Amino acid sequence: MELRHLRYFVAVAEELHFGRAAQRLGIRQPPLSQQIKALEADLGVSLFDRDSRKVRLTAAGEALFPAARDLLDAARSAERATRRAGRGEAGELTLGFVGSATNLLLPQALRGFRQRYPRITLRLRELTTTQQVHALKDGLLDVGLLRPPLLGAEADGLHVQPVTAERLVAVLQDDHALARQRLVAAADLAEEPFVLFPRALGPGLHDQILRYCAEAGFTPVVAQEAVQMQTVVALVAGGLGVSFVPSSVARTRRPGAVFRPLRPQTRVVHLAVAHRADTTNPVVGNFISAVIAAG
Amino acid sequence: MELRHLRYFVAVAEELHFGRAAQRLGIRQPPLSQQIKALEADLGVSLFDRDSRKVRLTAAGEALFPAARDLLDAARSAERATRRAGRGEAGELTLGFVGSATNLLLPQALRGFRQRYPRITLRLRELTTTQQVHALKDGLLDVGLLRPPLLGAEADGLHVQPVTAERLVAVLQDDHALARQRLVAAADLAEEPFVLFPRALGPGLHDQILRYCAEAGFTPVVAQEAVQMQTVVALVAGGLGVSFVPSSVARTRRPGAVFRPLRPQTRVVHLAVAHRADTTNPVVGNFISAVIAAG
DNA sequence: TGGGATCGATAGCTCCGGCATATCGTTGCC
DNA sequence: GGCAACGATATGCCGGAGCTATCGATCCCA
Repeated sequence: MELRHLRYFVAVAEELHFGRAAQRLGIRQPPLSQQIKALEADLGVSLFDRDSRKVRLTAAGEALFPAARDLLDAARSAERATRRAGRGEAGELTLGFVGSATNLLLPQALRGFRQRYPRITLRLRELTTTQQVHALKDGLLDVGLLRPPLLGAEADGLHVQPVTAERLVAVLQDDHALARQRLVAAADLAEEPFVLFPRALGPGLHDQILRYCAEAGFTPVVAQEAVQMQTVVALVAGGLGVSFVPSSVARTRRPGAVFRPLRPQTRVVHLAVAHRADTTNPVVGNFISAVIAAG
Repeated sequence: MELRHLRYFVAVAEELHFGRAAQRLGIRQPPLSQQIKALEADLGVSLFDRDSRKVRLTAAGEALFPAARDLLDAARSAERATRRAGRGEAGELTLGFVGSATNLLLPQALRGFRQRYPRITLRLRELTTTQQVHALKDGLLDVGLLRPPLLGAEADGLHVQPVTAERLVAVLQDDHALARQRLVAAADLAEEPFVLFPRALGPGLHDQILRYCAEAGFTPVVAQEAVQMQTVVALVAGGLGVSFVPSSVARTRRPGAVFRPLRPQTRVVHLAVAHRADTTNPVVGNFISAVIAAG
């Protein structure tokens, strides 16, 4: 049995007239009669009672009719769904993101994407940069929003594309002596205890910070570690030390902490979208476009 | 798109290996590759990522895979259901029956039929013989259990087949003078008021009763009409008259009424199964076999 | 590092079958 | 009784589904 047989059968069952059904199908009447006959032979059942005057469904035909319609409908909708999936308009996307992307980039990107592609089911996972790198390579994640740079082998097999660019700023307790200055000189922080995220969470950015300190002539003493940028700020506000965070983190004000531009300026730090270089999932491309539009 | 494409697609998606999938399908690998390619072209979407080393589903392929399986399952079950319907093992049957068939024949026939053909949905309608004749001709009924004979034009286009044979017996109030006799002579009832069903409900049987009375030398005076045989017996028990009923009615004893064989014996009366002569519904034949087995 | 093995794609051929036209046989109707 | 309507049948053509042979790429291993 093929869908052709069902298409022909449904046409005849609806018209109850071979000639008109054939016309509707864009074929001639004899091949239609043949195909119906072939279907009947295949099923071992006669589907129509027909004499030269009228055509009627048999009991078996009555049984097949609704089932055949449903099958054809289901086939059509499967086709549509597949095409949509092929255009990246339907399906699923598992997205990783670092906590600091939730300030601005992630909500804007999600808003744009959901509006344009409402049929995509999004699964969101807050993960560190390092976790995202592994999850991307393991196929657990389709796209990651992370903090480059990725070190050496980390980037193998991944496409990483920067989306935002910002500088690091200093975070100080609000009653800190340096908080009265408009800018903070990095060298002035040499003796301060630091609050920083563990290197393992994002070695690229971590190294970049240490390098910056080194250029300012000191090695920061990490008094306290924290995973989230928000936590870093909270700990600074609590008097546990000072820190550097991307300037976008300063957008969410927190009592007890102040943000100050650094002198010299740090190199720009990015948020980037990453995905496997060998992905063919068109949803990935569509999502990345949305992120770039939001960035 | 044809079911063939889906069958091939599912095989490849399950095996993730064109060679093995082709083997499972009983064809060679090149035509399988061709058909998959044709399906992809038809859908305008690529379904597999494949190099000469490994085969993977694309996002579109992931979308199609479960839908294709479901479609193939649905097609198989539609085939089975159609074949069953063709053998009269599935579908619906609308059955008419006269009240007096419920004594013995109907329950036995239903038990046997439901056991053998559990997938048939039965719709039961208690109707008089005349109503069944019309409903059969109008296609509202597939089969009728009725009381022949059918008069002249009534039988046109119908097949009627007797199932049971019995004699009429007299029904008397239990304190009736004649109730003390083992047999009742018809002529002795000449002056009695009769309880009978209206002629319109079953003219054949009605005429047969009147003819029997005429042969016994009288014309019964109908003092009371009743539609159901059970009601006839109840009215007789209530003292409204005497009557004749098929002997099977005597199986359900009713206080106040007694049943006595008649002399001379009446001609046999039947319960019969009737259906349109032009029906092709195999369920009808199966049901009739069950009725005959029960009769 | 090169040769063999594996695997999907391609080329070229065959043949079945789906569709075409022409015609038949039956039935209902004026 | 002749015509019109309709499905079935006869016959031929052509596309395409499947075959064999082969290619090209990749992986493995000595």
